[in-house]
Amino acid sequence: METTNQNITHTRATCLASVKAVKDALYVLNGKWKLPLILSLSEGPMRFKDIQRALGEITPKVLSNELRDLEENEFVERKILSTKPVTVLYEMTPYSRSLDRVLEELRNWGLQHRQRIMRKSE
Amino acid sequence: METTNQNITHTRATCLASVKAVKDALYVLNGKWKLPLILSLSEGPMRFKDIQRALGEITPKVLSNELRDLEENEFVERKILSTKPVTVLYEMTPYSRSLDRVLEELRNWGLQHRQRIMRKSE
DNA sequence: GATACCGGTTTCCTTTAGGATAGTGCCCAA
DNA sequence: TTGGGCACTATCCTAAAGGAAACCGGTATC
Repeated sequence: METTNQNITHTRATCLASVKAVKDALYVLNGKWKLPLILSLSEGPMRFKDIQRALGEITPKVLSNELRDLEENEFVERKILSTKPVTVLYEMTPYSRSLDRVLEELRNWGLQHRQRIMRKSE
Repeated sequence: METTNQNITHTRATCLASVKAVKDALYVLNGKWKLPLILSLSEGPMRFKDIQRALGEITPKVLSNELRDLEENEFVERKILSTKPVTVLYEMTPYSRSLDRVLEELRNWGLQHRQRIMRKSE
């Protein structure tokens, strides 16, 4: 059947494109910390130590690396305020706002996944 | 101000919970291949070699490991059909359907991210 | 009988992520 | 002046992720 074949071809092609898109996304968002870090900035700018606390035991070296990486990819902006002792603030860029929906879905999924795991372990 | 403090506290707390939820999610979905693999099964069951082709040069060892892992976490079911030569099919479970929205958002983001990168490299 | 595809496994290896620990320069408060 | 917080950097190290290559038994095809 022509229709069926076309449909199969169509879904095959779009499926491959989708797989590629997800791989593209993961390429920049990989690792344990990037998404949680971006999320933690979504309520407003934060300082280094505060991010560290919010993420729960990330070492300063790793955090520093992640921040640098995110800065290079324009997800995060580093701002230095000339206060009494200088204050360094990390802030989301408009571009990282484009991740809001991804983070929202991931958060929701994480919440229900934890519940499922809890239920199973009883 | 009390209201302000309460608001801050509230968003702090929910923010921490959200960070935790995202970390929970990433804990099971980590790595280069799991999400693309689940996505590639979303159009229907696939055989080992077909998945391999769909993901674009994943080695059989790695694919085998990922499938085993996803099976243990109940994202994927392995079905053996007793055809002339046996056919092995990998299929999404109902539970992995709960990732549909996450995958959809990640795919959309990946698509627009690629466009952005393309635009910038011109 | 040779070749090829399927569904993997085995072995070996390199790279990377990520953590532990220590230390730096600066400022402030007691 | 001693102790502590901030914002990091530097060094070292391990474990895990992931890839390359070879191989395996079974079946089908030419």
